[in-house]
Amino acid sequence: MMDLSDVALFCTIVSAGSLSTAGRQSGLSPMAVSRRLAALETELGVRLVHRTTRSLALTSDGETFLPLAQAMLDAKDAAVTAFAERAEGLSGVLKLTAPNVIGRALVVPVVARLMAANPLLQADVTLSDGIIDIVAAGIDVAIRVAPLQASELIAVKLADNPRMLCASPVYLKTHGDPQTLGNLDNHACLTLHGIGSWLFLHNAQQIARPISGRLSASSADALRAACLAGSGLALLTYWDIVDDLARGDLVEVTLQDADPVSLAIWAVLPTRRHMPSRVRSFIKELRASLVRS
Amino acid sequence: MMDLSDVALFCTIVSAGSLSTAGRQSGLSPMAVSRRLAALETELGVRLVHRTTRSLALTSDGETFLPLAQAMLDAKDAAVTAFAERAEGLSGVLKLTAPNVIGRALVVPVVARLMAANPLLQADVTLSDGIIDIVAAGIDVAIRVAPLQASELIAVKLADNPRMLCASPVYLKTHGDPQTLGNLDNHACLTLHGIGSWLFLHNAQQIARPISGRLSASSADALRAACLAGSGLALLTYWDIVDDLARGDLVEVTLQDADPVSLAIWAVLPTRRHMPSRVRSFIKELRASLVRS
DNA sequence: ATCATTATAACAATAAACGATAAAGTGCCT
DNA sequence: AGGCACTTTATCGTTTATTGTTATAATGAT
Repeated sequence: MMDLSDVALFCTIVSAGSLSTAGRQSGLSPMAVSRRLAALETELGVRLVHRTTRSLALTSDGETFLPLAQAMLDAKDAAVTAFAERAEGLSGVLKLTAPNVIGRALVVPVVARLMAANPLLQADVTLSDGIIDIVAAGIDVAIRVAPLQASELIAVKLADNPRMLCASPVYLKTHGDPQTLGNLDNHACLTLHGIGSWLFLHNAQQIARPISGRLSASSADALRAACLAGSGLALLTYWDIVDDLARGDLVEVTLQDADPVSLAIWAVLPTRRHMPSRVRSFIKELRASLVRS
Repeated sequence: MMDLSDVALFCTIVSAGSLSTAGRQSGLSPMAVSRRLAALETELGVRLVHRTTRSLALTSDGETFLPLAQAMLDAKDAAVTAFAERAEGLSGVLKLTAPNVIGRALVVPVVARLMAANPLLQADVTLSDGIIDIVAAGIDVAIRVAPLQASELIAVKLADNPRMLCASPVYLKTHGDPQTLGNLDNHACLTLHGIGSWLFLHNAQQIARPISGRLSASSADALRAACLAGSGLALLTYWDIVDDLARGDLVEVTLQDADPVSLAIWAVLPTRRHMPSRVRSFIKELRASLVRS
């Protein structure tokens, strides 16, 4: 059918710019290179490179074939490295970035588990709430709560991350449970700097409920701390507070007439041909740990 | 190196469940099948199938290799069909879905152009503002303005789609230009049903400006019509009104102290191994037509 | 237990690949 | 313009690998 060594040779020919040098790089005689290329061309039924004795030029067919050839070789490399990684675990450096809170609570434990299971795996974790150019930083995968900004990236949804109205039990005991959107005015609402309203789903329609409170903070982390301290109601995402909910340090407050608008957790990937298996395993593990219990 | 015919043979062996039947299907002698499989196994250095004389069983290595083998064959098929499609154009049925307004204004023209250039190409366009299960519907690509809901999908950002405050020239002549967020109260703001506020970026922070007006509508299309008719200010997305802006039927209204929060246009794809080239071409064309002029 | 079927080992026949030599062609330099 | 250095490829003889045939061990069903 088709020999991948011919395809690989085609790629080296293109990068070398000459059949002979490609042969020298691959340890083949110029004759052999010429024959292999001719075989590949008859196999495909098209002429891939227009060659004179002194210059090589990709034909338009060759141009279309080159990325496909590289995809084929990538698939093959993925296959052979899969076995090496099966034998001795994942390897390489897993470079990822995540928001502070979710990173600490969710991502780092998953990374730790993965590293324990794969002695050859290294990791490079950047926790940041800012937006990072993951292509420029050479990042394998970014975990995001907001959808991605930059183009030429790919986003995969990992799990829902519903926003929840929550408060500490102590606060609710002293101030009572809010029942409706209207009640919110009688409560201490903790907001992010510059956020003047909370988004709710009310009668299947999205509304922005204006919110005012005495305490506002610059990060979700600070907001959560204030909420734990009983300073009032906060609108936080589920995965930020899942541990607090489990311990009973925070409880969810549900309103009769509205639900907070939901968010989601995303994995943002650079558009590479094939994602390394360490990334694939990481996403799989993270997904598994995100099964809402 | 590695022969793809061996890889293909491995797949047929797995589906056939026997070396001999795989040989009969492929027109090879049982001996040849046995040898090729052995060659592939020594090539990979692992045993792919555990075989007795009467039964075959995939080893765990075989299980890991099978999807990779199919990926390799997919890559090869994509390569060979690429030439056929280069010769006689794209083929197959391009199934896509898009929101009503953007679909009419942007997507359908691109589809039409693609079909004119590719006589063998068929298309199946579903314009809908609702959320469609693109996997169940067998859709190749969905164009969305809001980020995707379902998991197990992949999103690619095509272009920014900034929201713009706009109005008809006649309206602005009679009512004047609003200069700041505060001015908005003196203007007729056209809103979607259930939307009580507009999101702005004010001092680098996102705020929800409460909005009230005498006219609200259920769709962006209706809102646009009202805006064209001079009924007031509307917050519409750039690609919904790009033609109106070009003709001068609508003009953008910029505020000194705030900018509307931007949206984006996304292509949502089912997580297939390889996207068909008709989809790749469509996305490329659509991206090209989305270069904001 | 027997039989039919299967996987594979051994060996011969065949086909394909390879290397060396040679020839033709092209760009560069003088 | 012409020679030179280098490259591509054709030819042919040899080597290598692959295929087919026959045969053998093994396994599940009857």
